[in-house]
Amino acid sequence: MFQAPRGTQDILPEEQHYWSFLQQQASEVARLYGYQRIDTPVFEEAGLFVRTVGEGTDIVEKEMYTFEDHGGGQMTLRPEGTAPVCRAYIEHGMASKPQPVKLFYQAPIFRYERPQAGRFRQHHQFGFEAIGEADAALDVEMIEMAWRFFGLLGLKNLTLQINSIGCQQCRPSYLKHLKEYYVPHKEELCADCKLRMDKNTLRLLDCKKDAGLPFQAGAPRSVDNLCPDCAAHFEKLKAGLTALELPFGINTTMVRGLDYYTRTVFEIQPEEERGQSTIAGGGRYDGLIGELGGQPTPGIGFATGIERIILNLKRQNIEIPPFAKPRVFVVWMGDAAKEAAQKLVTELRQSGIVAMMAYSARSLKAQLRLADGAGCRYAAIIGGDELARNAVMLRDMHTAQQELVAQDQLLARIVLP
RNA sequence: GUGGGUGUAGCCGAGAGGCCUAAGGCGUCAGGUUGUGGCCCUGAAGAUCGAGGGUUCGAAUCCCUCCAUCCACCCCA
Repeated sequence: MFQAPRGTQDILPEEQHYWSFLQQQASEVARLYGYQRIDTPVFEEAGLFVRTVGEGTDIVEKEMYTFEDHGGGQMTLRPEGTAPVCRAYIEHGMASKPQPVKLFYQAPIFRYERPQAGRFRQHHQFGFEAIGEADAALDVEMIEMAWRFFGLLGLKNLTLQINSIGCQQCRPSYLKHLKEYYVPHKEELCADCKLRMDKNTLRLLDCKKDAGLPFQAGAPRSVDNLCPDCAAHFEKLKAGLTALELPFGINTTMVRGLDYYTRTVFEIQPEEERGQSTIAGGGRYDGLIGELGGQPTPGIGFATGIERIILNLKRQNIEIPPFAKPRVFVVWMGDAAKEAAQKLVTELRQSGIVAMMAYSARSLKAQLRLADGAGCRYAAIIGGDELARNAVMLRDMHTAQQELVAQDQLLARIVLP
């Protein structure tokens, strides 16, 4: 038997109302804040991600689905959404549009990871990117937008954490400083951290394994080593969030797993922290467009995992609007009535009424059971008598009242609630 | 990639080497007289007991490998 590949899943009909609801809400948020939809290919040249996400990162090192196509090119299934959007921004000359250019997407994301609850090899993200504006007011708006989105969905007990990890100017000296701090403690660090010292110094900060070590608390913090511009930016961000009364926490050990981030980084997660809990994460990437060969252009964005949102909606027992039920089930008895029934459902559908019928012969009882099971408001029964009079016996499934209705009157009778 | 738990019909789940030609519930289908649903009753279909190998006279039950899933780590959405 074939199974869906590890870490992937079918989105069954019973789940679709969640997806549909989230798409609507995301589109509404995008509309309110002026974001336009963009769709980029499912795969890109591998180099796009290696260059931007960073060679030392887990994503590039061990999680990318990379393959060689028939032309010999190295292609990678999109492991994150920001780099492709930035590639498109450059490729289509969006720098000549009014800035910032605000784009959003819904896209499948592929990472070769070990699956767990809330973590898959193929998952889906909504992402929002605003490119071409460096002011912290945009950072504030973006974080507020993310917060608003979850509020619209009805998710409660979320926490917002922010941090600033500096820019191309101040980061190198900070990293040097950080490394110098850890060198004397090298032997006490875990095996991973010994490697991180050279390859990914920032990550030393949020190592869970070494979190308890006494010298960790005294490690130099990026927020204390910002250049004047970055420091000012961070102050404006905090002031802006405070002015909007967004309850944020500063997490000085939060770094992100992608190299392109600068200055502002943030994450939103449920208070009751379990395993894979982060539902949104993002930050500023002022060097990314330049890294890809465009004119130096600032940008900021975040992405949110759709499967994790649904997981949390379920955990919090939040009701999602179900799809509309069919309006009417046309019940028939006998071949002549069957023909009339098929004609009738066709006409009803042409008028926008959701109508259904049985295709093969079933007892009246069985057909009514089907109507009930499907949640139909009405059953329209056509037997010999009704057929002879061009009528149907219209049964209200809620009240169990029924009356004879001419077939040409049926639409008018059931169209209203 | 590391460590641990789990895997019985579409779903939930009993079952702990021979009483298993595998219980029960949900769901599906058909009936409960002649044209009427939701409750109730009856019946039917549906399982190579995750896959493959092994131990044994005998395996759903024990062992091994693989696959999947869940939890923790790692990382992230």
